[in-house]
Amino acid sequence: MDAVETQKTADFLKALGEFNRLSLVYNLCQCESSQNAMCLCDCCSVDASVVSRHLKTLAERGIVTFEKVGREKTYRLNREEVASQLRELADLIENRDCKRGCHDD
Amino acid sequence: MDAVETQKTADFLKALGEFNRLSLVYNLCQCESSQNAMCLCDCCSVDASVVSRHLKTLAERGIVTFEKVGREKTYRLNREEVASQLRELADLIENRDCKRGCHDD
DNA sequence: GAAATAATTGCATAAATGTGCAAGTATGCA
DNA sequence: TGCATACTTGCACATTTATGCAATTATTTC
Repeated sequence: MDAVETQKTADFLKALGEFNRLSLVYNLCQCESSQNAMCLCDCCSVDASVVSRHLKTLAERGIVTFEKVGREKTYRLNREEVASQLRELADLIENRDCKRGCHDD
Repeated sequence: MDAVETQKTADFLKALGEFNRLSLVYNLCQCESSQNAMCLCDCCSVDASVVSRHLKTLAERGIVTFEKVGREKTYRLNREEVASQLRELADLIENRDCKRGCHDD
């Protein structure tokens, strides 16, 4: 496993691994349409600036996508991409064929 | 989504979302048998005490399991459990049926 | 143009986190 | 009994991170 790839995966998981960010993801998960940031504020009891920063983090990791509509910015969850990244990791972890030079017998 | 459950999931993802810990997981992933901590040290260029702490974190989140054999402690990856937690999250994220009172039309 | 709304950014701050080193504990072995 | 090995723990430290508030930018509306 390449170090760059490992770091990328770690960053992706770290982005999801924070309470308020995961709450935002869950919230977006329950919406069919894009939601603006103010609407998303409702799900966390933090300042709007904090939500703004968390959404930026999620966007940087490809977890959400945004679109600017007038003065609003609407976000949607990248369902397929996130799900497939998680499944890829799950498959890797379950796969016993990728053995290397461990201290196995 | 219950806050306690959300926090648990976030903690799980955060445990995986750190470079050295993820490296340890990948390393264990490639081993059929349990590996002791010293062997696992090889995969990260950090002090043994750091590896010890990371393994403790992973164990606390149920990602690895350990067994004490003499003065050694051997670790194995909880493949099925970790994989199924990741898949559960993937399913949740892809599932559009769980809509709530968003600002959807 | 002025006021209102949506969102971002700068700054300060507190807390969490990762790390190394040195010392400590526990076990095995000669 | 004494020494080596395997691991953990205490401490210090630097960095990152999450947060709130105030100010700023951008856009809409009156």
